[in-house]
Amino acid sequence: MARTIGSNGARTAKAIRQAGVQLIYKHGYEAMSLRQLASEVGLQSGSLYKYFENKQSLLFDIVRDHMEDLISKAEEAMSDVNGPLERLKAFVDFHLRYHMTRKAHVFIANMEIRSLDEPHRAIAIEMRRRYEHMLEDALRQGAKHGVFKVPEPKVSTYAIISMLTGICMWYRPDGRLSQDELVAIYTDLVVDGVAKQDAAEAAAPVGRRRASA
Amino acid sequence: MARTIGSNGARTAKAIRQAGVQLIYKHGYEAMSLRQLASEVGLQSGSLYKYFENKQSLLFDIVRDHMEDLISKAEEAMSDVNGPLERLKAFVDFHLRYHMTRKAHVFIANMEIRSLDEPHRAIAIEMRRRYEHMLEDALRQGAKHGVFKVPEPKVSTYAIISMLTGICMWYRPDGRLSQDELVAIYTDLVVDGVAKQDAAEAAAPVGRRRASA
DNA sequence: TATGGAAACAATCGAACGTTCTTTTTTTCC
DNA sequence: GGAAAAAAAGAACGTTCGATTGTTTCCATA
Repeated sequence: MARTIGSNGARTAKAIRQAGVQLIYKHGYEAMSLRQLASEVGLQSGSLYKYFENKQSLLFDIVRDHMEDLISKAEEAMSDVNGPLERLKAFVDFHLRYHMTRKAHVFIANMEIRSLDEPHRAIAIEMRRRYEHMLEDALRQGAKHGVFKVPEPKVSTYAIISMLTGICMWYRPDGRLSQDELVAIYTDLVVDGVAKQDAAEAAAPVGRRRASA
Repeated sequence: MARTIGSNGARTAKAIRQAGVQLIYKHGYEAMSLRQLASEVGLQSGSLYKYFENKQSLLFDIVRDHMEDLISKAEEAMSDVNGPLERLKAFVDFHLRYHMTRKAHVFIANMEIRSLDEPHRAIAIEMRRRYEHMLEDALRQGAKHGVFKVPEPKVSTYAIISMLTGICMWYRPDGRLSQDELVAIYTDLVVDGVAKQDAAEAAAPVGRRRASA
């Protein structure tokens, strides 16, 4: 046997990518074997090399494509939003929803950076830094305008992003709470955490959604 | 050659454990080879089996011992603290400092649970659940007494713990900010995020440390 | 000072790893 | 319909893996 009936390069490439993401998400990059990946898409392991240079570049392709998608979609989501508080809320909203729907990709991009060889690792870290700066800039702007109380924008940035990203560790689409409800809860947590309390409410009323239950 | 001069079982066991933690932290459990570990402590790989049953049980021993240590130290840190707000602050303080000083252990316990076979994984998850409940209980108490605004204590618990744990991704002991400064920043973020704003200040004044810089 | 146990070496196992290469089959296109 | 290109099979490679076993050396102690 050799070429399979109905085989198609583009379709196989997509299947490999998807299966690769799922396997790395489940078992980790190092723990995923190419034989495992091959059998998942119905190939022999050697045949995978039609589709990537080596295992390492498969990982990097996944990470790079994801980071580019993340950044461009975030820029799009915030492009028309003005004012630090609104930009902060837009970031929280976008980040949460993106992470709820792309758990596997996000997990890989965050956890498998250490499995990247140089210079791939440096490139991925730089992309992450660019993304983080979108939140950090909003915090700095808010502090400058006296709306936020953030003595250390860098620390707050890391803290907030960690908090939001953590949702992908437990969120399930069929869970009790809807995406909208979760976004509301997290937004309250973040906004109240950084807003200057005497001024925030007056400056731009933050909906105190759902006081209980 | 066979037994080395000055060799001592207890000392070797400790060295294996420490090197194991560092190697798993750096490269991940699956990526760490026993030959690597053995050479780190100056042994042949076969000799390691005097000190553990197999690679899997080495990981579980590390995770279990760490979780037991985490829980007992947390209980100790909060044993004399009364009132939801004070208990929340005590938890934040403890969790941050513990994670700043035990980065490797914490990282392993969080990230390598998926590398544990059953029933080890279930045991580790149950221990983590017990720990999380310490924070969740404080939040529920505060909500019941009208001090906190937490519509979903479970969600807030996950959110806060994610935020706090994230510090081990970037904290360096020789960094610009001291442990005390970082604890103060995070405490402000968390407390302001969950406190019922009109009541919190009056009920128990939260130090608004360092308004800027 | 002889002896039993502790500590580590050294050699080896079969399996699995990432990767390369050649061959075979299917599809596409002129 | 025949040739070129695409897609995949399949065999083999040198390594490395976790694990096992038998042996040698050191040390405490009686």
